[in-house]
Amino acid sequence: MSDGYFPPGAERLGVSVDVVIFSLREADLKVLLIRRAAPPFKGKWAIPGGFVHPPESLDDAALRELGEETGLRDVYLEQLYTFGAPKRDPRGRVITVAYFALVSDDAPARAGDDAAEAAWCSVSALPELAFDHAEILNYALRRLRYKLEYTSVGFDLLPNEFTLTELQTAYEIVLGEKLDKRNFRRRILDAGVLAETSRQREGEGQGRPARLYRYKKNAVTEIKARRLFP
Amino acid sequence: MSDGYFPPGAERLGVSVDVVIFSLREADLKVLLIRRAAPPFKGKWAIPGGFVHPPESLDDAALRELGEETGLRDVYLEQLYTFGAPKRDPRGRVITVAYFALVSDDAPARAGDDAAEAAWCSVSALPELAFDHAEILNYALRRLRYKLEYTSVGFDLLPNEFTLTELQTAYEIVLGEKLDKRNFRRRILDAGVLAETSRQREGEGQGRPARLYRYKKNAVTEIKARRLFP
DNA sequence: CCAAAAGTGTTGGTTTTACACCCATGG
DNA sequence: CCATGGGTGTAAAACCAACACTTTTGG
Repeated sequence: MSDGYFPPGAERLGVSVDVVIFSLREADLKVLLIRRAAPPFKGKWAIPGGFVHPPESLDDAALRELGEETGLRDVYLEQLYTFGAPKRDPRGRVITVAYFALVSDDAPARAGDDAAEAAWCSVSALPELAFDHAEILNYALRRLRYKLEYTSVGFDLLPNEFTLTELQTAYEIVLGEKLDKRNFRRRILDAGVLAETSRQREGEGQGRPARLYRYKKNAVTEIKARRLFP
Repeated sequence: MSDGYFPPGAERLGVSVDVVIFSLREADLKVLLIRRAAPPFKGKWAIPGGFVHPPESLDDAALRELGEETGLRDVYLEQLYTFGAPKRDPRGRVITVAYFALVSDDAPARAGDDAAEAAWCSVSALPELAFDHAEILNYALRRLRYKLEYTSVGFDLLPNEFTLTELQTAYEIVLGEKLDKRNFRRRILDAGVLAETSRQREGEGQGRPARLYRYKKNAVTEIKARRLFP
């Protein structure tokens, strides 16, 4: 650190990133939690996270944490909010920059260094959490639901190719309400963000096979934000 | 700091807050800038901000900075985003939590400690800025415009009592487009967030005097976010 | 041929936009 | 009495919500 001018009164603080990782599994919205292997809050469940290393950006730190817990890199990741109450960490002054990530259900969960255990927990049955992580998680959930209505972030919860019914189910799980099939399809198709493939979902039990779609990345997402699912 | 467990690898970083303070003045959207009195970027214009003191929360630090520059406390203040590129501050590793504030045009601007000068600058004619402050300001402006369309944040740019034309003009300045008078009035009145006072704007030159309104604070702002001004 | 899931249009109600004239006051 | 800004309604278009049957496949 080249801090020739660093003001003497400017104390440095601990800075961590915490990543709320959402995924749809077993027809439920789940979040990846770890059981803390070290104090403070040893044995308690927590959102995965860790301290920012000096040479890396905040986004890089979040990506690193995400990689350590899931092995994934190419997922939706967005900065959420920075939490900085003075007593939020009993070790001293630590602020945390919270992120949220969306991964599809083929992502594994592996325990990182300071975790004894990692598990996907349903957001509707969360254990007691360390630090202010309950607040962070709540905030992330609100933001996810909000974004789902206005943007096309929903695709990031699904694998590359998916059927319209799978997409609708994803929306229904996250929003916690049933949607009308015909209106849903009209809307999503009219929005022009899906490309239809020539392939179909095969070998999925009974019924007529469904066409597979892909999300068009190029789709302009920031036109003049119109609500996608009112 | 009671850091019995503080991990040795966890280096601490400089943490600052920067507050983008918007105000409507001279029929233009302005932002409060200070001219830096000390290195780095001495003599360059910058967004007001400073280091977070260990015992204060981030919000408190932002309020403190706001108070130092404007003497105000009771204004709209919202956390924006945290910027943390490794080289954003030449002194070393400093991340900054950016806030944005809205003040009405009776707010003064006074130079704080580390400012040689403070001035309200039109967002359409900004000088070159220190650090990554141009990026921060851009981000704040996008967020302000966005919020104005969806929420009732616009009232915070006006004094306590205002006429509908003043409110409409505020929206037009920030959004940078003309709005239809009848549709504007219908929308804002139907939204039920205004209380009409029995008073009128007096002594304002010519024409019929306009009724004064107040913003109803209690108004539920988070119903099911419907766009206020499409 | 039966069960299961995919796929597909229409209508009525609501919301949004575009648009032009009369009113109250001060000089 | 005129100039200035305040205040008001309506009609056409776009959008949204509700709703049920036919198609394709596997067993």
